[in-house]
Amino acid sequence: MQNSAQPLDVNDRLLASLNPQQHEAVVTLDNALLVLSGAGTGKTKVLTTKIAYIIENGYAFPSQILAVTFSNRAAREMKERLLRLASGVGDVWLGTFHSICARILRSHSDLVGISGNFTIIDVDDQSKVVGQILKEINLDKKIANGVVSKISRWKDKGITSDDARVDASSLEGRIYKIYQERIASYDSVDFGDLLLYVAQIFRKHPEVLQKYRQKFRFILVDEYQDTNMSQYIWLRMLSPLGVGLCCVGDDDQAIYSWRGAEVGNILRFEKDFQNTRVIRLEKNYRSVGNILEAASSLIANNENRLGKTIWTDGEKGDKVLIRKAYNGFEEAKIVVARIDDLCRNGVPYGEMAVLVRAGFQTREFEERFLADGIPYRIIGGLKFYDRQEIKDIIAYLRLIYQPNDSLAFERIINVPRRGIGASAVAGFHAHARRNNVSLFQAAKEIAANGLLRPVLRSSLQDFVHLLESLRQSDVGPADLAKIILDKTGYLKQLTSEQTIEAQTRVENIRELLRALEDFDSLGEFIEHASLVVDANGSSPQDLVTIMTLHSAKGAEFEAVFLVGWEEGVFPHNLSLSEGNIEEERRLAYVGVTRAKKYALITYAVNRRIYNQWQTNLPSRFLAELSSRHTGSPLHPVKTPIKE
DNA sequence: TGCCTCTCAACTGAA
DNA sequence: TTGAGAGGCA
Repeated sequence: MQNSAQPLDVNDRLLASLNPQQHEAVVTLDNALLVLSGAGTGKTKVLTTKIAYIIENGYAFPSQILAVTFSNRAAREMKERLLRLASGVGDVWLGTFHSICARILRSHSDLVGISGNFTIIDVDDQSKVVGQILKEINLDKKIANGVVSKISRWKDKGITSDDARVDASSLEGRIYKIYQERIASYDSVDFGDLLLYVAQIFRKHPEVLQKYRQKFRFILVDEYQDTNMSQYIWLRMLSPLGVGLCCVGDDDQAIYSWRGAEVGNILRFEKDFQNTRVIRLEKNYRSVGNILEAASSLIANNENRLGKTIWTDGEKGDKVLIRKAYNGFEEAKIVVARIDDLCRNGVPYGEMAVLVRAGFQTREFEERFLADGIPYRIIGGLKFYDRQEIKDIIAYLRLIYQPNDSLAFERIINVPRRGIGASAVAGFHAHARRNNVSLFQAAKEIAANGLLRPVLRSSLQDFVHLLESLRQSDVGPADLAKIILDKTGYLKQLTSEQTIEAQTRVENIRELLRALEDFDSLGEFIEHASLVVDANGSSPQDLVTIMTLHSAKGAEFEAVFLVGWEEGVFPHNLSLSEGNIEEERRLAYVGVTRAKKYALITYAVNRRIYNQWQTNLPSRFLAELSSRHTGSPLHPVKTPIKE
């Protein structure tokens, strides 16, 4: 029997299908390596092959490799592909920045004064906390979202609330401080904190940092162009010299400046680390010539770029189609007609995607698809874990897991209705503040000795007893949820409603219960729910995908429908007023380059936004696509439009 | 005091 | 179209 574990054989197998640049990127291990990887040039292949190469050749154990991505989807895909390439890859630290940081923070949370079972709060909760604070100082809650994003921007830059760069006399600066103390008292952290706390631990406890530096022999970073300052600081601490560091990115696909990403990080790479290698991947394996060149002509209008020319030696293929619609309704019909067309030509639904600029645009397509019987799925939009009933149940679980989680308490204290309204909750707040205890503790104390109306008092006591008994019990997360649904009457109330909406909610809850079965501990589940927002994983079914351009990054389809290319919609008004047209253009570039063979761009002359009809000009990006590669109105869809 | 209904304003992108 | 807040009723 031949021993296939011989290094040479292994490398033959791993490296055989790589082009020279990819090959070089995989085997370069000593330098700080930047791989500038254009759309569709095989960067995931490089990353996964590199990890397999390191493992199979014994340069490091799997557990000594850290691979960071931005989205859960990217992490999942990498994991799947890795499993096919090498064994033992389960021990690789592979995940999003946030999940990796959560993992590190769990082990060292005492060093920053929070408990090991801290909860991770989302933007919603952040707004609630800031809203509370605003109310306390008699200001309008309406500005809460603005303050939250200001605080988040500070965090993205690595600026903590006591940093000198925060103007402590400004409103936002003051709120930042209070906010930070408040959520710490809830044993909660927000997304930004995950990075900040870990950086803080690394800074103040060199021995901990040293441990991780030694541990991670190789660090691979996906989508480096979208790292923010805080992530950059974190990375530099782990790999100060860049030895064993490999960052992959494409400045033309930087689309997250709004959440603090700094393209500067990728542009500065060569200066940051000595002995840097930069490898460009420019050969595209995804799209046909016309699509690629149309995309290139578009992105060439950006001035701020490193500059890359992606090319293909494949066929020229179809041109990019551009169609004008009278309104959004007709636009959806055009897309459906084209879907039918392609379907007849053997393109499966699963290989088609409608890419929208903003979430609200999905509705029109959803309705049309339902009416015309086109099977579809929506990615993004209202996420599973964002649904009211799911958040309610999770809030119960959070409160069981972490009694200090006052946000969870407030969410469910009167859900389902148990007669404990706003004024009672205000009383809890006052008591909690006075005695420096959590809301739950305050409620418990008030139930025990407060002057409450008997009805209120007994329902409050029931609530407290239920939660305390559940905290003592040792049943699994799924059973815990079942008990809650039963004892609180939550499910009963829903089923008695007899509406379609309530019916879907019940189904969602069933789905949640099913998901809960996969977890042994409550903590594990809660972390999953806060970090992995998209519960709808890769579905094997044959469905047309509807999603935003942002979530499309990294995906690819035979056919892509780029809709709503109008001034104000795309480029979006808010981006225009921010003067961020180049980022919108990169978003368009990302969109076009998702298509392997077919791309259709549509725009509507009239569009109803909320209740008003407005007339928009065609997007400027349409004129920027080279006409040699587009089949604008001359090239209509052959199929008659369905009525 | 809590709950229900009506009115009015908002609304990019995501871990 | 939806969600939050105000105001009126039980």
